[in-house]
Amino acid sequence: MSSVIKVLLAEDQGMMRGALALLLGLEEDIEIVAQVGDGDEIVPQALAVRPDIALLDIELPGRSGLDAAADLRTRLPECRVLILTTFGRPGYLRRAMEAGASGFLVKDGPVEDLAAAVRRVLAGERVIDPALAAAALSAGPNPLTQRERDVLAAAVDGATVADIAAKVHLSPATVRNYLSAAIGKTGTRNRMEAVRAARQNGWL
Amino acid sequence: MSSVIKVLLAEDQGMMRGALALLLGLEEDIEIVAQVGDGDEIVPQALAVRPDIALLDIELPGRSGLDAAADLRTRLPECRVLILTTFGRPGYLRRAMEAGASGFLVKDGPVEDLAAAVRRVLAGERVIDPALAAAALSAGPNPLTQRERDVLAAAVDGATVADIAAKVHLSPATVRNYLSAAIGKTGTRNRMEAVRAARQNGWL
DNA sequence: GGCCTGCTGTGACATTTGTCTTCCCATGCC
DNA sequence: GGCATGGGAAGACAAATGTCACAGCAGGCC
Repeated sequence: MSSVIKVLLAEDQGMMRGALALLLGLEEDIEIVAQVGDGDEIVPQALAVRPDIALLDIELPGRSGLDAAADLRTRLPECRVLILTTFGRPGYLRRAMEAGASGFLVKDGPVEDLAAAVRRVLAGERVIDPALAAAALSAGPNPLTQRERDVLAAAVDGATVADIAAKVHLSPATVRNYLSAAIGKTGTRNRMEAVRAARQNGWL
Repeated sequence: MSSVIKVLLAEDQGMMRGALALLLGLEEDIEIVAQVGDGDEIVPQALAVRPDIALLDIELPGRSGLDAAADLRTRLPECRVLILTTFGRPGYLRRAMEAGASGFLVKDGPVEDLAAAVRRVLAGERVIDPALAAAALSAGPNPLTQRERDVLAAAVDGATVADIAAKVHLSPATVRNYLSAAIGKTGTRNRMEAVRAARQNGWL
């Protein structure tokens, strides 16, 4: 391995971002060429600096890291994507794979894993926690339809049926139907539990 | 300053904990003498290694970092406490001060702040983000009574009135009364919004 | 063409939730 | 003693929520 690995790092928490950048910078074969704290900056920055690998958090201000990953796949196909997230949710992993990510790492693990994962991804490997992969397979695909997700997502902060109806441009009666369907499919008793369950599985 | 600053680090996210430990370890005058990922281990570890300062996250498995801080105040008074948290919630800051913390840092800021804050706390200063202090003062104290907090906390995951009543050993009618009071005091429209608001302010 | 699925909408119904008023009882304060 | 305060509880009522059955319409599949 002769040349240095160029890394783009997207992470919203300043202290985490700075710490990871410093740590990876200590490795001789790794160089951080861009740091962003907002999902909307990922693609423009990547196009500007052309990194070998993008290290993306999922939950960011602006666009989600998963959306950005899908975009990078088409706009900068030579750039690998390694998702780095707090939550090892089955649905997240599934969506990451569909978005063309080469790896999926949870922030719970030891720091040493990170540089190792970067190198393995660059070597062409797929890096995925085996336990998480098993969970994603056993959990099955997302049972919620697009509309059900929309409505449930609009219900997160305690919005009333009328609020949700206005937000998604549907009749209040229809909103209640979708909520009822989502509650049924998630096996829960009310929308609050349904939201919890959907979040837990990475279905939103 | 002749001797080295001994630091105990409590943080649940493995990667964050490792990264912070490595970073602080790079400073010549700082040594990490203990790392814990569980709130229940803070006090025992502190008593064992007797650090000069404890760097505590608030939201941990086991005991909250705030509870541990209050305990350290009495069990190991010579140990300063610096709270390091994701969420700059007014209620958290207030409770941290009441628990005898010497500083309150949010994880959003740059990493350089951390070592600086540690040194300043050890020098006897109080380290608090001025904007956050202002917010905490303007927000006023927690308006919720103990019971209202209990009931609201039991309502977080979509529990029904009956569930909550069973959990806190109250009559369902009383639970509804408290929920109504909490909704009124938070200026919200339903329990879901009330829970959000209370969380936001660090009142739970 | 038939069949299924998904999206949108209604109306009716039972249940849950939120609000208000009232009550009892203990505590503490003057 | 007199009196406010706060926790706990009940009942009554209106509003919101969850369920169900049904219906029209589009698209995809065999």
